[in-house]
Amino acid sequence: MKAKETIEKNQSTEELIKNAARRVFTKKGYAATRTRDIAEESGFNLALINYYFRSKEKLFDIIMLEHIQTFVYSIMGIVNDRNTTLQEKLQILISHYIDMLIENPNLPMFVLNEVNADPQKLVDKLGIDKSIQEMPYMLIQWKEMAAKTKMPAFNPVHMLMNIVSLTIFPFIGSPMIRNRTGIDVAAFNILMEERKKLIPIWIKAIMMSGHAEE
Amino acid sequence: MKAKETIEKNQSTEELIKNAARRVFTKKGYAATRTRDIAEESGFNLALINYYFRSKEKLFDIIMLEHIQTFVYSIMGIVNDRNTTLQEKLQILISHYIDMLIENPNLPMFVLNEVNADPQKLVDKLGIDKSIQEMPYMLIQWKEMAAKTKMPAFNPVHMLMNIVSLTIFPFIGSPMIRNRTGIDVAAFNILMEERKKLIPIWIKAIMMSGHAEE
DNA sequence: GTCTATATACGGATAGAC
DNA sequence: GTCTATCCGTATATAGAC
Repeated sequence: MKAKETIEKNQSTEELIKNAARRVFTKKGYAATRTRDIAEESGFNLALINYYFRSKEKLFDIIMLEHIQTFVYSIMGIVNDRNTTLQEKLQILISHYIDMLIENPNLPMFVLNEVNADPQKLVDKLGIDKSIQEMPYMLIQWKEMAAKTKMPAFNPVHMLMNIVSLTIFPFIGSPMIRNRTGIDVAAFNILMEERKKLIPIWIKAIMMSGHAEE
Repeated sequence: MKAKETIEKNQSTEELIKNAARRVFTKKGYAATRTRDIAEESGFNLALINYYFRSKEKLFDIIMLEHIQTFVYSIMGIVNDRNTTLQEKLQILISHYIDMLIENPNLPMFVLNEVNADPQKLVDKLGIDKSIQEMPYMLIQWKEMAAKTKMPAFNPVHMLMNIVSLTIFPFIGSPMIRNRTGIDVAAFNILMEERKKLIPIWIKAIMMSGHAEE
């Protein structure tokens, strides 16, 4: 897709260290990462990390915040788009996430891990809160649709869980899935590409299944 | 059978330390756990941990192995049962997992994390391999069913991912879900109880959706 | 800005008293 | 078996040379 090795070219030392930190933190998590790992990965000396970022934790918080933004804010535009239907949003959203996850397969594990470690930090330290409070347009469309089709309207939380589960979990389980099934990363990614088309169909099927149940 | 009266009652020091270690490791993971945390949680001194278990890592491996067994081997009987239909297996399996996960909500994150950290360890050190190699009876039933109904037979890997995703992911995402939706653990668990009935219905709907797609 | 050398703290493990 | 005291490697962070 992208010619991505023009990148490491004219970057400042600060950028290079941050990029190294991103790679190491994202892969190993906060506790298992040593500042020495980051130094080595960046090609610079250990002392530079503190020179630019004061401490391991401050550097981590920067990476963490960026990841949360990638994870959460990147979809705000999609779910609030007035010009797409619900089904279109679903397709775009899932496709967007799967692309992003193929690029950054360790991201979900990282984010969930650190949220797990300290759920309050999200709110306190990183200021994730205000802009996600109002109801996204997507949910409004959903409720309209449920009312119109006299669908038994599952708890929206269930549906949200279903979409997120089907999209993200395979990446979280990837090492185990590959370990057990023997498929490699390339084959795994092909499966994920397939899911871009399949998940929206499945979600629709799940929504319709309420009828049978009633 | 015996009730659970002997909980923290007549257990040996070794047991008590192991139980404390299980709680701490499962919650925080290997790297973020200090042997001092385990000592404190157990009520005993730090030195006792090494007296009984030689090292942090050896203790960890014991906990890890137990968890893997809970996670994997506990379902062997279910998926290989000759006397239940595919749909029954699905219901039993999902219900079994959700019960287990309500009891041990941190377990999936823990297992996936450590597998992620070192996928090879599963095979090398813990000897997880032989008994999971032959095709489970459940998969045979599945293929028969797919052939009989002329269903377009998704890649079984997709269906496995779907079942596992819908069942396990909500627990992995629980802290974030609760943080964003504001529901508490009790309300969350009620949702999970609902999913015992819903997921098998949804899976069936997903399998049927192949027809529409063709 | 970037390095080497070092101070300081922390965590795993052990010695030895009881 | 269980404790206190301590050792020692490792990791973060800083001082100071260049």
